[in-house]
Amino acid sequence: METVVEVEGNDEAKLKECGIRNSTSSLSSPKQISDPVVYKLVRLEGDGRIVPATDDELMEVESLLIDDKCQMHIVADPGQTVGCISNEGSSSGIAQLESLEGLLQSRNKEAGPDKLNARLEVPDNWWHHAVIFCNVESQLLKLVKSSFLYSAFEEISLLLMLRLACGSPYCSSAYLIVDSQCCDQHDKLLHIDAKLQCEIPLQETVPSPAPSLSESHFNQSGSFGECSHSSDKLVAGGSTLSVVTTKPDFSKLKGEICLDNLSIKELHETFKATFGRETTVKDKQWLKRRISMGLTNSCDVSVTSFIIKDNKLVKKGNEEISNCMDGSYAEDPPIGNQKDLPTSLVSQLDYHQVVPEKIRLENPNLDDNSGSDDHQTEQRAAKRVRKPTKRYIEELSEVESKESNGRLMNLAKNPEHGLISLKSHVRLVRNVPLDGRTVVTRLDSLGGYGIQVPCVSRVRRSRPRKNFMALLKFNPSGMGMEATLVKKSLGDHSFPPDDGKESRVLKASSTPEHVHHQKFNPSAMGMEATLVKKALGDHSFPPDDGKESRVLKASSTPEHVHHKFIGVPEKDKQFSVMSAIGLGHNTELKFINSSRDSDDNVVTVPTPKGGLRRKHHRAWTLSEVMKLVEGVSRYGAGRWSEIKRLAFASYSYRTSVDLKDKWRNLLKASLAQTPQDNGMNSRKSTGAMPIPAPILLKVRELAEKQAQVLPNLSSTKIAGSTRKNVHEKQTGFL
DNA sequence: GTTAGGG
DNA sequence: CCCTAAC
Repeated sequence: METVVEVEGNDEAKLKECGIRNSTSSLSSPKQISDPVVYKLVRLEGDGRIVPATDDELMEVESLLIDDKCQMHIVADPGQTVGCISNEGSSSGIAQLESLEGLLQSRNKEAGPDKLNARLEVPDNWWHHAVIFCNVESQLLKLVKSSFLYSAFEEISLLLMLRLACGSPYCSSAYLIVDSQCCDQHDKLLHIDAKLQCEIPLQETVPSPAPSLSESHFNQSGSFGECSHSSDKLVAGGSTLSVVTTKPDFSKLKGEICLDNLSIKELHETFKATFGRETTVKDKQWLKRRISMGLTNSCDVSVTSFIIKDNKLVKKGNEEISNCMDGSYAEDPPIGNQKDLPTSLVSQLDYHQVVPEKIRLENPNLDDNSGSDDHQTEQRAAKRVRKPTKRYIEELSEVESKESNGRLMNLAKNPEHGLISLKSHVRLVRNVPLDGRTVVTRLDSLGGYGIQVPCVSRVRRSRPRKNFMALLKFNPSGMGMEATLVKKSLGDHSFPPDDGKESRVLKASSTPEHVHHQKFNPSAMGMEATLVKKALGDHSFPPDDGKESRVLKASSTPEHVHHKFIGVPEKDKQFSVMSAIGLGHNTELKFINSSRDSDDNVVTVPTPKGGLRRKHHRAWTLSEVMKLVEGVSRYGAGRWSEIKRLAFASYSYRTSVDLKDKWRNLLKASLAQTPQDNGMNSRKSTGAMPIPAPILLKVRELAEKQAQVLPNLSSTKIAGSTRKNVHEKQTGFL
């Protein structure tokens, strides 16, 4: 079966159809290909035309590639000119692609400058993703277009990048073939007839310096011929595109897996087993989501006896209770349904983001889990419910906005879902209320470009972060001056008074997220802000009205890197990209410790390894631990401030939170250890002081005691009175 | 301001 | 240890 899909046209449905059809059928494939996802870099014009991405955009992708430490190949027909992405620049690539090891077949070698039809043969048993740069009325948007279910764009390994051109030197586009969740079982090939209109040299393809691509597989030659040659060698040398990926190994997923209980490391393993490749993502939530999605969508799973339920991968046989789950994830639907309700495959978390309202309305049963969730509340009564953090929401909404754009594309292209023209959709994009969440947009003026950013996700409502320093974790070599300046400013201005409340001023986190939503404190950070502003090209820095500059996002997540710095002038973009890369590689700036170092707890520690984590860590002594245990036994776990005041009065450096944390750790330790030996806590040689078993035992006892007492609601009164007593005692002391 | 929990 | 939502 051959399905021709036009990128330009109403292809979404087709793609989706194909994907689904083939995940449920078992068509044999002409070729075995392990890299099932195709990324295409195009720009969507306001009138709906799709034009190839510019070099600038490509560059971002390249930086992404670097960041992801992925290998990159350029493959081209020897006879054709090949755009070479090299250290020198990604520029002038006019590439016409002939073949790619049977993966791609360019059918229109002779295509005129107006049109290029590149026929791609790719396995259709895959998830389709497309990255689209969308330029709508000078509003540069980025879309992640997911034509098949949810697209978790972040974690993909880019394997391949091809550049196509249509004869015009101003025209090029990129096809990225990325390895992703490969369902290699039936590699039926799908033909994509990608019609690219290359007519308008919208932007001059100015040769632009590209970030170093030392890892990639091409030479730095300047001439096309050489490039072509080298890349040709690549192909001829038989280095097919398999490369990075290993196959998913579901044999590692034996029995029942509850993702919620897994550590990051375990999640990583599961991830690997699921997707056949490693990930470096540390975000548990993401990993869980990803894995469960991967599993849910994976034909490997669907053909095996596993199903996904409630964050668990369980054997079908074991699974009888079907409806009374806590409902984090939708059940794997009957196969037959898939075509009609593709989204039912999606985890519920994402379901609301993906499924158009209409579909949901028409299929209310899909909403089972979110509707009457009495059992949910039951389960949650035990623990305090934490709503997702703002950061999470923000990031989610960011992804969502991308998704929504993709969805809208779908809508526009799919007569079933919407009849409005693409154009109007694109224009409305973020003003469409999605699932009750109104996504508003505002137009930021960045670098002279209009960039539409979702307000809702960018506003930081609480106090501005103080860890702006993270912003300066730039490549030291490149950013020496800024670093120095900041240093200076730290020393001279000796930091904002800061209500005197916050003693730990130097909050520089190693986690990208922190940088991510950075906002400058206008009063204190004037200098730095100026600097960055300057670095950004002095282009109308957004007023410090509580909205932040989105340009300053920095993250090691490829996606983030990718989505950054659009609209930043070339020179600065270069810088920005470099910065991002620097971040991604844990380039760290050696901070000098704040001058307050001595007086209190403000110490920043450039950690030997991963990065820059300032901790004023004070190891817990045994006596402290004992005191804590005693305090807990006396006042009860949870009364941390009491314990702090009464038992730790002299330990000024131990906050109640510290106590709480320590107790938590003790608890963990005690639970982890007791089943086994009773010797000295046989933990790994963490360097941490081993906690004597007796203490752990006591911890355990206390914990059990607490556990027995607390669930009883009637005890709250007792607890209340005790607290009162404590308070009285306390006042007596004072 | 404290506490619970996630990271 | 840090952060932040919930209380």
